[in-house]
Amino acid sequence: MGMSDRIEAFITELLKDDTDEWLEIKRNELASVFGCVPSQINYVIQTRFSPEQGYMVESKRGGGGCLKIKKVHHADGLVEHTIELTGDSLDEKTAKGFIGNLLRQEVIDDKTARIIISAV
Amino acid sequence: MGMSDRIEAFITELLKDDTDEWLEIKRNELASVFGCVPSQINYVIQTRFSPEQGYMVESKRGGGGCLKIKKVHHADGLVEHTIELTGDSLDEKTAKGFIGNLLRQEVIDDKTARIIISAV
DNA sequence: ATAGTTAAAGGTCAAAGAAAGTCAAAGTCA
DNA sequence: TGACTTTGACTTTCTTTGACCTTTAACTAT
Repeated sequence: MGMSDRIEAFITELLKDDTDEWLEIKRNELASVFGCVPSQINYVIQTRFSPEQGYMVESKRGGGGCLKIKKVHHADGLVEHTIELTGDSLDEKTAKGFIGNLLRQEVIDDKTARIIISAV
Repeated sequence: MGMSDRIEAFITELLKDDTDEWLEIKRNELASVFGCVPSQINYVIQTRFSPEQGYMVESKRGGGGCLKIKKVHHADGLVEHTIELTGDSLDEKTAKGFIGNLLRQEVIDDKTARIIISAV
């Protein structure tokens, strides 16, 4: 079992306790606990805790920054469904509709929604 | 949790009591309570109590000056609703209409309205 | 009272510091 | 050999700090 697998197992374990809450971890701390470089934590998250695998991840940089992970039990595949509905492009109004939808179902939070909207 | 987060939490707590009233705080006092420089209070306000996040802030300088913060409860998603109505573009007249609306419902204050109008 | 002065607020801005993110090269392992 | 991992230099974002600026209430001298 490699480094990444052990880190994954560790995080999974932590997530078991924090049922339904955001698990907060410090990237640098975790890295030094496992004796690896910080960016390896990103690798683990990208490969094992992606949305496809049912996780939401948020993060904040700068002083006091951290990573937040949450297991999401979305009332079945709303995100996937949304992605499917979305072809290669969509107009602003439709996009806002979708975002509003995801927001209402709490698949994404308020802040995320605002970020997406401004990106759109 | 960093300094700014703690200051934010503190203010949020105070705001809970002062329902619907202006919360008055002394910038320097608050700064010394938390052991930080005064300008950090401005940082917290700019980043956590902006109009976008649903707050109004006013201040007065000079002797006996202070900061005043108020949570604004916009009568349900008026801003969101406005955004929805707004497509990719809108003409000046319509824009003014919307702004007048938000102003009347006290979602934004007079000064803000004037700023937006001049920006438009 | 009135004008002028002082000191007590709050405001601005940019630099320094603290996390996390990115990306590509190098390493491993089946 | 090809996919998955590990590393680390460099980037971006958020926070903290401090020097300097502006505004205005309070005070003072006439």
